[in-house]
Amino acid sequence: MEASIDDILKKNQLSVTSSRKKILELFLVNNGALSHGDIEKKAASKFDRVTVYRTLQAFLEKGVIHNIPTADNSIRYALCKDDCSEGHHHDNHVHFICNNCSSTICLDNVIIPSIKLPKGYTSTQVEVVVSGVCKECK
Amino acid sequence: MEASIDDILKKNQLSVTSSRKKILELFLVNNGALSHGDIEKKAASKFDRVTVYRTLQAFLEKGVIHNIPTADNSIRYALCKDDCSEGHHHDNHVHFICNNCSSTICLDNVIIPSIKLPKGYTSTQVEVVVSGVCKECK
DNA sequence: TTATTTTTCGCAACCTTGTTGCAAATTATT
DNA sequence: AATAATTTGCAACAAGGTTGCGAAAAATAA
Repeated sequence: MEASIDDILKKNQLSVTSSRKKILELFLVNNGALSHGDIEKKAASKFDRVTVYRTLQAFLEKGVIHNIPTADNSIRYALCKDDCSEGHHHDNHVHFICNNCSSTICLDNVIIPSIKLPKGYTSTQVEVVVSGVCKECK
Repeated sequence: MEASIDDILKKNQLSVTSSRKKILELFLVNNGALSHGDIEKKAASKFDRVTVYRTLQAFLEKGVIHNIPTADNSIRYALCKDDCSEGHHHDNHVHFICNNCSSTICLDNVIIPSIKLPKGYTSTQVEVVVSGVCKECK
């Protein structure tokens, strides 16, 4: 397990440091989305606040994580699937936010139906955020 | 025109003040979404920053405006259509963000297709944010 | 392995964004 | 016009996020 974390970092041209390993591990263990606050709570005792910000930014730039738009505009990040990395995020997946436990989940298998826009509009990306009750809380 | 602004405020049980009139007017003139920053830039010389916040909050509570989730998590507000007001926003419309001019538009006429969630998930709200190029910029 | 270069970290300081309490001013009500 | 109820602006604060820079840690070269 240790090795695979290092590999992910190297594959994305990120130098391997203890803070990056730790934060990446948090994403792998917690298989939902994390807010900056979540990460700070779980790892901030070990790292500076600024380091967490910079690490997330580096992960974003390299396509390791992506951010999720939420109705309350709190920023959340989630791991990208493998095909995310090469510059162009495929990003066309559904995000689900549970109103009860407020966990955020990427539903990669849910297909987004095509949306018919009015004349003159061109779409390059579609973000769908569904809120409701997740299967753990039902 | 002046009269109609007053009417909208009264209809929504908001006392008519100069700041509310001015901010509501901004939304009416600018028929897209506005961020708090936009409003501050356009009206802050006249009003205190806090007043803008409280006005937007009041508008939100009364259902005059609603907020829009964006990919970069900047908060944007847009006027609600008439059927928004009664507590339950209908909210099921598509928001479009132009990558070029970065204006945000409510596409009220675009129908959101129903999305099939995995077993165990219940949906109460679906937000769709499409980004691309708007008809002005194409 | 050691030396050198490059990158990252942590600290402090700062900026932006948003909130709260309270007295003064403005609206609504009578 | 007088009173009651809201709203405003100020100041002060809190949270969230950024920047510069020397110290520390990684990566690279020798």
